[in-house]
Amino acid sequence: MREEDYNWFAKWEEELPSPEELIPLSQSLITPDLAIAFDLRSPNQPQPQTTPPPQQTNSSAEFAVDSSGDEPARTLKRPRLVWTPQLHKRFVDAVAHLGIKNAVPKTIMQLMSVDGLTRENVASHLQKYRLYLKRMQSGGGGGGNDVGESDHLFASSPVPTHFLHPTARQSSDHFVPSFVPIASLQHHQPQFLHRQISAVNFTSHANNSNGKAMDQSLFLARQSHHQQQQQVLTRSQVANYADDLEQGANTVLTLFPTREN
DNA sequence: TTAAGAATAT
DNA sequence: CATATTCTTA
Repeated sequence: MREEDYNWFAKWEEELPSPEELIPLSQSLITPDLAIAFDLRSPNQPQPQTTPPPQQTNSSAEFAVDSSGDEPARTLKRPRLVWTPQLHKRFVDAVAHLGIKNAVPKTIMQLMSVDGLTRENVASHLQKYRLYLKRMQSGGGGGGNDVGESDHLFASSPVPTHFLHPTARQSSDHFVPSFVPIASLQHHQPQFLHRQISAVNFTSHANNSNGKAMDQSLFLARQSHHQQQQQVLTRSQVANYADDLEQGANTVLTLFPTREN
């Protein structure tokens, strides 16, 4: 077998998690608070391979019990957000149903209703996504152009057709407010009810100190398996937003591009 | 080394 | 808000 053969195969293998692993969105989403808890190293947690303890980046100092009280530090440095295929899908859905017109970072963020997600997160992602779309219509039409070399993430979620051509069609407001962007309601919401799903996904991927880093996609694919250890700690709280996700948030996310005009 | 995400600048 | 550039980090 040639090297190329191995290459694409390896990529294939790493790229596509089985549908079973792809579906349970709830499992790959950890709340910041929970992750914080992990960072604080609970005494009873084996945490096999996916634990990169405390680096210098976000030391526990920042997360240390904020004496300010209940406000979970909104101005704190959040860990680098990882755009999982699931999150990206939510993003795409939001944009698709907002229409290009209303698809601005702020509204997208609100519609996604992902706790912990900032406008900057969305803006940055949107910027790259637009570049990706531009790439698609440029190189995609010419024929055998495999644009899927880099943009693994974007390729993971199908691009709604109307993203590609400037057919000013759904520009008018046909967006359906059949749901309420709960994110916009979480002003003075203390502790309950305001958590949709949490996006902060700590990429503590196994990193061999010698420079061999495990592929992130692989990590994502296998993450659900590692959850087991974490669940002992997070089960109750996971249930909180998992329930929210599968029932409440699901309706929020029910919006789908099934609308072909 | 590459690439994703964030920061920053225009 | 969009986009371009640069920086950091996984």
